Amino acid sequence: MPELPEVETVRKALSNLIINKTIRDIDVFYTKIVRNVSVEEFKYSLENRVLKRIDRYGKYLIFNFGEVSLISHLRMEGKYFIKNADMPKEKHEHIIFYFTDGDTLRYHDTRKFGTMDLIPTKDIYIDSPITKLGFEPFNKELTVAYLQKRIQKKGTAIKTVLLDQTIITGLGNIYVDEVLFLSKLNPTKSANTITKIEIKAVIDNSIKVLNKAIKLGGTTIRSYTSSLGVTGRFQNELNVHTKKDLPCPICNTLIKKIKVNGRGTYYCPKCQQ
DNA sequence: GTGACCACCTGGCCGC
DNA sequence: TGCGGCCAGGTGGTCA
Repeated sequence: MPELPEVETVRKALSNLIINKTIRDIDVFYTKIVRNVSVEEFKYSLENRVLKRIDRYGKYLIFNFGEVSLISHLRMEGKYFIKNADMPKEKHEHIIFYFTDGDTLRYHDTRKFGTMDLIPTKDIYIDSPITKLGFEPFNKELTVAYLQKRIQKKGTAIKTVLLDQTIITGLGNIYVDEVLFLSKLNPTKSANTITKIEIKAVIDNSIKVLNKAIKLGGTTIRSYTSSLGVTGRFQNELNVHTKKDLPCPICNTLIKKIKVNGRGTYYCPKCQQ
């Protein structure tokens, strides 16, 4: 499932391939992916526009077409492929953007969870899905004081809080498990009992884990593989996630798998007490 | 404001 | 072999 590093990998790959291309036509085969406007408006607003650049905030991709931007969330299994227009449509390709040069950008999503919103570019940070998001771990405004203030009334598990994108954006199930392992925090510990030192460790380790994952192209795991021939290598660096019943890399205690708020959660019962 | 739960969706896996 | 049921999980909505 794409988290911040995977989305950044996709952003870089797409930027190298489709910037400055002009959209000639769009086919939408599964209309629910387009959320905030009708399919007709979606097509009308984007056709004949030139893709200026691709940005990212948290797990969202922002395709900037000048006056309007397309905000895309890949959710569980969304992927983009670039193919020639004469290639046949494959199963699970739900939206196809046709460029004037004969290439196409194809949105592929096995589970149809992904979303696209069309937003006036001037409103991206005022009125869009991005508006609600918290700071990315790299943001200097994500301080110990900020995080302490946001979690001091949270009686839920620290893992649940770190998955809340309105507090910190970019961490998903895989990386939260890794961050908590490096921070020696039990994923079920109540967020409002976390000390300042532990909060500092969470922030530092979030930056460390995400930077390393971005450098390695993200994580290729389970059903999710990246598009465009890009395969992440961070799965080789995982300490606990998917390591149930395997020895902890630090103390050799067997890694446990539990559920935290319905999410599969891996941790070392000795290192993360 | 907070927390718990559910829906969305399909492929893979497991047990019968 | 075929079938049914469960699981995976990010986000948004609903309800208490």
